[in-house]
Amino acid sequence: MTRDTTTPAKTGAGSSALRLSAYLPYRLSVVSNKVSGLIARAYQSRFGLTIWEWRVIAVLGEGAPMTAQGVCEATAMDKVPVSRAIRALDERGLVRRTRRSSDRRASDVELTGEGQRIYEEVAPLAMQYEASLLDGLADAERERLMALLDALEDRAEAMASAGDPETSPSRSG
Amino acid sequence: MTRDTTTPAKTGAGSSALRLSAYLPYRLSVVSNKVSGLIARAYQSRFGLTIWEWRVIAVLGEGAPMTAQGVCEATAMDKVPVSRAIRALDERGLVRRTRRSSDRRASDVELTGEGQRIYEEVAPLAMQYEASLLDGLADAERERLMALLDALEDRAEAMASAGDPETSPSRSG
DNA sequence: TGAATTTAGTTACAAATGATACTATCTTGA
DNA sequence: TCAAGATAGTATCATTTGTAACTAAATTCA
Repeated sequence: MTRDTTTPAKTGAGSSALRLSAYLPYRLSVVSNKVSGLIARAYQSRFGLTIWEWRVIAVLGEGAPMTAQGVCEATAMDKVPVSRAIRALDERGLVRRTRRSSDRRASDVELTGEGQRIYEEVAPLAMQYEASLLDGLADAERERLMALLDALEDRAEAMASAGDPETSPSRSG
Repeated sequence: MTRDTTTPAKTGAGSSALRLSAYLPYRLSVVSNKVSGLIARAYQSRFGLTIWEWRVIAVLGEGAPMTAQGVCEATAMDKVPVSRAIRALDERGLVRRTRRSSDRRASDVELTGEGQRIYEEVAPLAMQYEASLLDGLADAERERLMALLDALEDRAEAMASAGDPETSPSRSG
């Protein structure tokens, strides 16, 4: 293990030297890849589902039919992977598409009985994976983690629309 | 914004229904992708560097020459992307490879003067991005976040080698 | 010694992904 | 009512990425 996120490089005012092993975007990427890989392998080997197919099932599992557009919003996925996932699920008979009469460009997508069955099997498994990952953390810490992730996402979105990062970000002068 | 990570679905003993918007692996993936995308665009547009090339530069920037194998370990990257990144950097004249006399399969890789110059320009920028992302968080929270990421990585690795998640993970029976 | 195995790094090929363009349908406004 | 956009969803193509096979060099051990 060559990870060292605790040793301060020169903890003082402002950040100091760059060490990849303690660099947040890098750490986030590595951890996310490991977790995603773990989950992806589980879904793939047991149900033949990709992460994207699984996400679509997860939102449809709540019950209400939804257009592809709705799925995009609920999953933060682009419309292309959503389209591909829905088609694959349709071909496997896990979802059903019904063209809307009011707007014939759009279709309502919903789980079939078989899709529902898979959802009911895979959802608890997903929860178990999450529980195992969070094992040892108090509820408060879990919430703290989620809040931190939310904050990071918000900052990233703000920075994406703003352009370059500020040298003195908190000073609003 | 269709994100809801705070509303408890049924906070009690054990986890309850699955909501994608509060599902840790999903959140981790979304946040990581947004952060990575932000950084990737910055490096690509300013320096024409991919994330992988940038990571290689980051570890070589510490000064000591390193084999590709060493870079793999330091960056948690697979040897194939490392090989590709080093070749691209070599072609751009940002790194230099010298075949080892002791083991002629391996080469020591180090930054050229030009590579060093880019490192010195891009490293502070990287730190600024991180600082902006963490803006508003106290030092203690930053450390807490890093520690949580470490813990998640450890659990994910443990689970990957162990196989399926346990139903009652903390009971060691 | 030298055959069998391991390791460093690269190459080649297949699968996944993303950007763009496209079709069909709907909406708007003259 | 019809031309000019806008939108839902799909298809196409180029790039990226991952897996596996490969080459060359080193190591092991009979």
